[in-house]
Amino acid sequence: MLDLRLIRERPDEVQRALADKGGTELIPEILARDVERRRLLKEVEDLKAQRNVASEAIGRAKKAGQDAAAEQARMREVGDRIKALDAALKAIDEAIEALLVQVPNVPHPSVPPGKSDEENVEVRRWGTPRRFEFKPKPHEDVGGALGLLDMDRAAKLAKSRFAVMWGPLARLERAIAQFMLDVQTREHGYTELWLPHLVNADTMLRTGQLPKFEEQLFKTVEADEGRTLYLIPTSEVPLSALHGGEVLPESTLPRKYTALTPCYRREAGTYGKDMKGIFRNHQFDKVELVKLTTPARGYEELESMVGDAEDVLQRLELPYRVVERCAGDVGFSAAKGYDIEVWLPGQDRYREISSCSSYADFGGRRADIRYKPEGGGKPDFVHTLNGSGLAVGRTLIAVLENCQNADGTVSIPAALRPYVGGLERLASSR
RNA sequence: GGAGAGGUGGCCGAGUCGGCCGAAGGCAGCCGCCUGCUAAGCGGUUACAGGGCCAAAAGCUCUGUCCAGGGUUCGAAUCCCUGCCUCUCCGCCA
Repeated sequence: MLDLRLIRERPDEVQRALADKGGTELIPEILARDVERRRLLKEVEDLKAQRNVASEAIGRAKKAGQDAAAEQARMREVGDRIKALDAALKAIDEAIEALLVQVPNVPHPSVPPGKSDEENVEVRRWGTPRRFEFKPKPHEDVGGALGLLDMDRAAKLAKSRFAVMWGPLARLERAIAQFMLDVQTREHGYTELWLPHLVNADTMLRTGQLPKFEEQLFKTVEADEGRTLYLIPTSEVPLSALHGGEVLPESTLPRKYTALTPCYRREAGTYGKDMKGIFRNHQFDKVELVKLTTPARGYEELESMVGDAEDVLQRLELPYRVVERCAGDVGFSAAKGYDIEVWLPGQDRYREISSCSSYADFGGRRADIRYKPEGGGKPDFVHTLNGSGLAVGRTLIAVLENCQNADGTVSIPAALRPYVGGLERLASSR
């Protein structure tokens, strides 16, 4: 959520910054409502001040044994008026809020211009895609041929876009997750958290998932008809709402959190897209990275977060490239962001495996997370950042495709072997 | 699931039969003073949000905030209702 004051004081600047992202049409209406709101606020506050003075006088009069009935009657009318104005004010506040949450974040000045992902800018490449002496297969074929990736039974158990993994493949999935957590906690200083996988509507609102992305969420019905809980689409949700409503001492920043959770997504509107295998499933594991930091360090923390994610791929020796998203593709809440795309020989192209974004103060304001500056002074909103470090399922895909052998087996990257009991290759177990 | 108790400022804790309570007192923090050092002592000070005045900052002023949302009342931290959360006891249970 943008700062209303920013829109009020520098509307032209905001409009210009949002040229590629949209939402500019909302600005004039917000401004109009804001003027109306302040007019109402002034009126009702003046009445309240009047009432406070009068009530005090009534109290004194009564104590002195005098009659104050006339004044009380007058104040009863003022009270009714206040009640009506308060209701009007509440309505207008809600209207402004509803508009404000539709306005996307303004991109950082360094973000390249552009409307769509076609105008994203490649920043660097790492590693060289391997040259195969045979035609590399897509991961669903590699895993399927080994009898380890079982999409049919998953569909029977649930529906399409779910997976069952057998034996060593299941273990490899677990190994990759453990490996990533170890890298992020031991090497990069993130604190690991274990989190709820179901969260309430308030948490979804704080993190901007609701109301905008409701159709992407699985929601549950509680037995006692209690409040609706939603399955998290990423652990970014509980992780970034964790400190909602808090004021953190600056000395404790930056906070660096990581968590391994399953992610549940409806994938509505993606029919026919990436239907094969586990590339785009309703359930997948992800190791998430979240940082809370001061505005001053916000953008250097973004760079280092990208590095933290890249490190995992380097240790696994998987080729990738880093792409900076242009203004039109940077995402609703983000001010700046990078995608890391891993090379998938089965698809013969780079595909997203991590996305790292800075929300600047946009997310902090919406979630209401502030910090208390070291030398005193007013609390200010933190910068929030998040990134995948990495998506486990997609990493598994990358291993299956990049490390496949002519005989159908898959060599397990050296870094993962300690996590699979020294196993060197995936072979058919049936 | 049953029965009770409770949610006050950074923390502890007081708030009489509703009125001068943004809230006593203590602790902690900050600024001075004092003091060979330390400790103690003395004085002052320390919440957040929003609005108005002001070119702006400073400053002044108003409104709101004692878990949240409603209600009663001229007036609510104090009374009533609902929700959320915490604690104790019993039962059940992975």
